[in-house]
This record gives sequence, C-alpha cells and structure tokens, in this order.
Amino acid sequence: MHPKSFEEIPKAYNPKETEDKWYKYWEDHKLYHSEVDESKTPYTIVIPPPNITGILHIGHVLNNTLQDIYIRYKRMKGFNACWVPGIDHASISTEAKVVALLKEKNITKDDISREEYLKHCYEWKEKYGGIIFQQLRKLGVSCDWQRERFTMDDHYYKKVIEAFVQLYKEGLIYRGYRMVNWDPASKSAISDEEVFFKEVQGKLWYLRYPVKDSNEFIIVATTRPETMLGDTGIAVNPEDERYKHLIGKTIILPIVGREIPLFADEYVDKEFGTGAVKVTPAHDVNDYDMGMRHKLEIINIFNENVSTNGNVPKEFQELDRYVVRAKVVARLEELGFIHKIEDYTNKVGYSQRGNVPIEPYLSEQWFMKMDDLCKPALQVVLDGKVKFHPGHWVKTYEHWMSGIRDWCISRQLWWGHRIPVWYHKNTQEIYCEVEPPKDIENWHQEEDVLDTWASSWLWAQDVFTNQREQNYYYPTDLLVTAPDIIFFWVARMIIAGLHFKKQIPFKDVYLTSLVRDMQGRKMSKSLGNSPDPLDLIDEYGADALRFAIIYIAPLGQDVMFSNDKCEIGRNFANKMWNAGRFLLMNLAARQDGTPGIKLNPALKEKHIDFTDRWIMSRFQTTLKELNDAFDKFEVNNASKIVYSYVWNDFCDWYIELSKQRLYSADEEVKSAVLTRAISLYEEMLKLVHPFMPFITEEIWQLLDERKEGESISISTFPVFNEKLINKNAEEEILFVQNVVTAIRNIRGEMNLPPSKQINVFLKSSAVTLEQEKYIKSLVRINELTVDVDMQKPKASASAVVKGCDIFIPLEGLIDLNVERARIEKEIARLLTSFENVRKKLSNEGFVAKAPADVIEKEKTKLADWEKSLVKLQSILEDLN
RNA sequence: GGGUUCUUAGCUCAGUUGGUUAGAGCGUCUGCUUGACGUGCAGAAGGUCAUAGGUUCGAAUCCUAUAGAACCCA
Repeated sequence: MHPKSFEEIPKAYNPKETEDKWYKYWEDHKLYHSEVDESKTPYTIVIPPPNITGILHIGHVLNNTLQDIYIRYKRMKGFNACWVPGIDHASISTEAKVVALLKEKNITKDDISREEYLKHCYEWKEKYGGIIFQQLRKLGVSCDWQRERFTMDDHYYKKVIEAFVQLYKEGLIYRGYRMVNWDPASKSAISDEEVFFKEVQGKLWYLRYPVKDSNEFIIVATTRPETMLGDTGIAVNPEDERYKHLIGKTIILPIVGREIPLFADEYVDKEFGTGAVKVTPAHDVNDYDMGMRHKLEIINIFNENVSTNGNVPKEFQELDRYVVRAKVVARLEELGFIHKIEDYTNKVGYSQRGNVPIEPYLSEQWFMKMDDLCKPALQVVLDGKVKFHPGHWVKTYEHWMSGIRDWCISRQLWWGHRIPVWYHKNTQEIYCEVEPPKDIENWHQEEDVLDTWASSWLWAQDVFTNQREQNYYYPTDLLVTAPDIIFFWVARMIIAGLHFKKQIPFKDVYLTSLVRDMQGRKMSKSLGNSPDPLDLIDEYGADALRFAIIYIAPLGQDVMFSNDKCEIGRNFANKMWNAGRFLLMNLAARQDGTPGIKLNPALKEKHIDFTDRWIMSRFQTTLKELNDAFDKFEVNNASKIVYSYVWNDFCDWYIELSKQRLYSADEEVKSAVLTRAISLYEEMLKLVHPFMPFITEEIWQLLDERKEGESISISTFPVFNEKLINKNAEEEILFVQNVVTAIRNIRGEMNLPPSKQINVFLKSSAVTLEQEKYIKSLVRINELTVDVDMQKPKASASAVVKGCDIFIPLEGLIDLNVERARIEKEIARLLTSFENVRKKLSNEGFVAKAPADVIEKEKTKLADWEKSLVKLQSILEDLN
C-alpha cells in the first residue's frame, strides 16, 4: 500500500477539485457501458426520459439520484448493471418552443410546410435537446451513455408505428367524432390527464330566457355566457316543483331567436344556481351527454382557435371566445335578458402544457379502447407481479384503471409520430399499414401525430434495439418515477408491455416524493422557489446534494427542501474526508520526530482486541441492515444507516479508541491497527459509494496505488459474514461507552473543563484491564482505580451504570448542592420507570397472559433498576 | 361530493408483525485552540405521540368518531 501525497490532503474536502475529474475518468474508461453477457445477471433501469425542452430541476435530482444509487449498488454487487438514458420528443411543449422561435423570425406555422417545420424542430433539438444530459453528468449519474435513446430515433419511431397498426388491426383503435379537451394554444386535442384544474375568480351570469307563448321567463345560471349562442335546450330536475309546469314548453333563445325545448333530466342539480341549466351539447361534456339522451341539435359555434364560426349571428362571427363573451353579455343586458351577475369562484380546466383554459370541443379524433387493455395491466399490479413502492399507490392505480375512458391519442401537431393511416382520395377508404400505399398519389395521409405518451409507452421495451438485447434486459428491474405520471406513463407502459411483449415491463416501481419548499409549496418557476441544482452543486458539491436529498426524503411523503439542507451532505462528506485524512496522516513522520507507521497487510488479522471485534461486528450489522433497506426500497432509511455507522460508530468511537494503540510504543501493534483501520475504512467507503460517488472515489484512489481504469464503482461490494457478528464484543464496548459517558456527564454537569485533572474510582468486578486502558484514554483521567470492595471516597461526584459504580473525588471542587440535585434528578427519573414496570408486574392479567420472554425482560429491568436505585439512595444519604 | 395520505421534540421526520427509559438530523443552551475534522468534539434541555371513545393484561402502533392539513378524481 502506497498512498500518494497524504501529507498534502487538505483540511476540508473540496468537491470542485474532484467531481469533474472523476466523471471524465469514468466516462473515458466506459465503466458504465453494458453489453449482453449471459454469464452475468442483468440489472436494468430505463430512465424516465426527460422532455427535450426540459432543464434539470430538483425533482430530477431526487429521481436520478435514486436510480443511480440502485444501479451503482447492483453493479458493485456483481450484476450486469445497465441504465439506459434518453429523452422524449414532447410534442406539445416542443411545439410551443419552436413556434416561439419562429415568431422571432417573423414566421408562423401556416407560412411553412410540414417538412420545413420539422426541420426547425430538429434544429431546435440539436441545439437545446442535450442540455439536460450534461447537467445529469454533473450529478454523477452512472448511466450508459453509449445507449442514449430518443423517442424519434428511426428504430423507436418504427416501433411506435407498428404498435399503432397492430392495435388498429385488432380493432382497439378507432376514429370517432367526440367531445375532447381542446387546447386553443396548440390547436390540438389533449387527453384527460393533461388537463389540470385551477381555481379562478369568475362570474356567474343569470340569464332570463323567455318562455314561448307566455309572459314567463326561466332563469339559468352560467359561467360561460358566450356558449348560449350554441344552446339547444334547457334542462330542469324532474322533481323540481318550481319548474314542473314548464316541462315540455318551448323557450326562445335570446339574440339568436332559436326555439329550443325545456326538458327534465336527473343530471340537473336543484341546488345549483336557479336549478335550471342551459344545454350546449357541442361545448360541454355533460351537456353533450344530455343532448344525446334527449336528441338535441348539436351546434358547434367555435373554430379550431376557439373564435366563433358561421353558426352564430353575423355580428358575433370570427371573434375570440372572450371578446364574444363581453359582446354577448352587453347585448343581453341591452335587451334586458340579464337577471343578475354574481362573483363566483370556479374550477377551470387548463391545458398542462399550454397553460390556457381548455375548451370542450367536438372534433374527429383517434381513440384507443381501454377496457380490455386495462384489465390484465391492473391484475399484474394487484397480484404483485409489478410491485409499487410504497405500496399504497396500488389503490390509486386500481381506482384509475377501473374507471378509465377511451384514450384520445391523436394530436393536431406535426412534431411527433405521424399516424400511419391513409385516406383514399376518391373512395374515402382507410388504409393502415407501416408502409405507405403503393399508389401513394391516390391517397393522403392523416395529418395528426400521436400523443407523446402513445410513443413513450414502449420505452421500457424498445430502447433495446434487437431481439437478443430485449431477451436479456427485458423485463427491466426498476422504474423510478414521480407519482404524478402513474397514469400517463407507468400504467401505459404496463399495458404496452403486456400487450405487445406478453410480459411486464419492470418488476419494481419506486414512486418518489414530491419536492416542496419549506412552506410546503410546490417548486415552481412563477413562485421562484425552485433552486437551480447546478448552483447547489457549485456551492456544496454533487455528493452533498445527493446525500442530503435522500437523507431528508421520507418514504412516500413529500420532501421539504431548502438549500441549507445540503449542509447535511457537505458536513458528512467532510467528516468522512477527515477520518481518511487522519488515517493517512499516521503514515507520515511527525514534526516531533516520531516516525510514521508502516502498513503491513500481513498484520491485518493480528493484535485484534474487543474494539476491533466490535467494529467488525457493527460493520456486518450495518451491512445487513443496509442490504435489507435496499431490498425493501427504504432508501431514506438506508442513508441513515450508513450515516450513523460512519459518524457514530466509526468516527466517534472506533477512531478514538484506535488512538490509544496508534500512539503506543509497540511498532507491530501500531502497524497492525493502522493496516486494519484503513482496510475497514475502505470497506466503509464502498457502503457510501452509491450515495456519494465522487468523494468515495477520490479517497479510494488515495488509499492505495490504483491501476488505470480501476474504480471503487466497479469494486466488489462487501459480502455479509454472519460469523463476524460478535455480541460479546458489542457488550464490552457498550460497557465502556456507558462508563465513559457517565464520567463525561459528570464533567459537564459539574462544570469541570478538560484542563482540570480528575481521578476516577470504579467500584466493579466486571472491568477488564483492556477496558480500563480505553476508558482512561477516552476521558482524560489522571488516575483510574478499579476495585470491587472500595468505600466511596469523601466529597465525590457519583454515577451508577449497570455493573459499575463511579466515584470522582472532588474535594474542594464539588458543590454539594449541585451534586445532590444531580443525584435526585437521576433517582426521580429511574423511579418513574421503575414504578411503571412494578405496576405492570403486579397486574395479574399481565402475568397471566403476556408471553414468558416479555415477563422475563420486565423482571430483569425491575431488578436492575432496583439495584441502581438502592445505590443512588445511599449516595444521596452520604451527601446529607 | 368520491378516493388516497398525513397529524410524534421549536423545525423536518424515524418508530417494521401491539411489549423501548418514545429516537435521529437541524435548531437552542453549556463547556472545549485535546496533534482528522469548529463543515468539529463533549454534555444538556426539550414530547399528555391531534382530540374523544373502544379493543387488549398492555396502544404512538389496531378499530370507530371528531378536528385540521395535503394530494388525486369528479
């Protein structure tokens, strides 16, 4: 072992000097490239493809750190780890970006051909589409960059088209004239899942509609008065006494003059508004359903950009929906048809991408029949073939899968997978194949492209481009994603996997937390509460950011994040760094002339005492707990297990204990202790590596002369060895810790600075010579006396731990009142616990019904506490 | 309106199938220029486990109701 340059290891870890260096090293050596290798078991993750318009945000940090932790862990465990990165073409959001870009050049989409437009899209993709990959590298992700995929790659594109053709031929895709959610911004249909509801301060307009051949009016309430131009009926609840006499009458629609029927329908809520509703079948989903039930006329009043069309009176034609609204209201007012106007808060559907209010709109679209496709996809989750973590998401999934409507998969956009359907120019015959028809001049192709999710649903299977790879890597092992796309993506990938490959796409789905700010608000651009991960990496280091976000992310709940949380990770990195620095510094000669300690691998198993056996035992327990936590997808817990081992066991106790021997005179002992400590430290680094890849690599490379291309990331993860679990050693250390803590406690409470020399007397038969040695070294004691039969020295501070009474003579230093208060407090504390157990044991029901081992445990506790209480009482009496 | 989840220390959260003296990190207070680390060390304070019932020998944990919070769906 020849560590390099350990004398110059800086006092604080500096991530800036290491992170980029090691990322380049990993990438140059292609350490994370995977090829089919039948001799190894694959472990596969496909990345949830970020949007090509996207840049790295804090949610990506959490999500990709989780994936990286698993892929690194499994890689070190000997799996053929394969993490496939890629991006999504994102029809609608790319459209928005490209249209904006064209606008700068004074070009509109209508000015150019589809081909020209797509050229602009590809240009945009080349320029901006790869940004997030560079950002992910900063985070240290170990994906296989040779496998980078794009949803519009030739191979992938073809697979999407094939899937469409197959489903069409199976009768699972159809074309229909239906009401869809219309996004006026992109002039395209969007699916139910792409609509979100916003609370909007609006108005409720009460309109007076005259009843034909009568002086009566009926008053209806609406939030969208402009749609009255398309009204073809008025509905009331059949039970509503107020309107019973009007059922069957005719209403004269103001402005338009159309005669429309008044009818009864169960759907109408008597309590809402006036209990009478206007019915606009072309522009409201519920109205459409009522229109169908009552055979109403359906009058579409909007163009694709939701301006009014020729179906409204001349003066209202070709106007934007909000302009029409104002105009309609003004005219109604003029004519006396407005009853009143109220302020009203309602939930308005907005398009997720375009962020404009959607309009229910009748149009011809392509749909996928969901019923039969969903059933098996639901079943594999209910059966646990695909496992959700945390499991409670199964219910949400079940709920959605059970009540799903057909999926509108066509989008009136150009950027995406163009639907492989041709219409015959003369016969209107439909042709649906992967290849275009031979006599192409007689056909024209469907203009629409597919919903992006109808392409990314093949992601888990078709990122693998040949049969051999698919057989080897598919089904993949783990999908890590945010719960808000369970329906968009997770469910649809399961459907696609089962339908096209007759296999589930992945075995485990880890649903991440949502990252919020400290007020619990979602991170959003408009609030400005969304930190830039690159700034955080710059300030704290990628390892610190990774560790911190995992450490604070509770399983299945939202994460409350603020920048300063990164300190957890930074401090932890620094702690590890300094532990390594301490060990390596012992190799160098000291300034006082003490020579450095020589390492000797032959001595690694020599001069082992209970402190070594303890730390090795703790290491094995930690390893087991860590493996279990990973198996159960409790990553947050895993980070805490590692943190506590490194900081509390290794640094606070083991390193401190080791000093006693490292500063001894016996060269061989020193050599053995340091050699072993460094080896234990190296094993510890491996446990940390999946969480913090950079710093662990940096130190690992410092610990020994490594060959070019070697890396901790491809080293072997420690293997659990039950034989090293040593209960005796753990008890011995626990005793030392108890005694040491009790003495430190007295020092603290009695205000005795370390500079004040103290002597300590231990009344005990249980303390070994070795333990004495370590106790002395850990609490700066002048003289330590151990005796079974000693009398308590005069004017002492005292403490009682199991198996040992501690006395510290403090003649002249002690304040008897302080000491009395200390002992009294301790007695009171013990007494409460003691009484609780005593009551429990005197309860007949408990003794009769509780299991024997529980009773035994309680009895032992009672006896131990009683002993301590007796001792403390006598100490107190001595003080009086 | 329906569904899901949550309520434990000042803050953010652990607490596995009911049996602990209810834990951690941060924050707070006290003391520390101890030859790894002040991004640190040592010690301390701080909790009627949302409320009310119930099941049980025994409830933070299981059940019911109530209150409050968040998200999803309509």
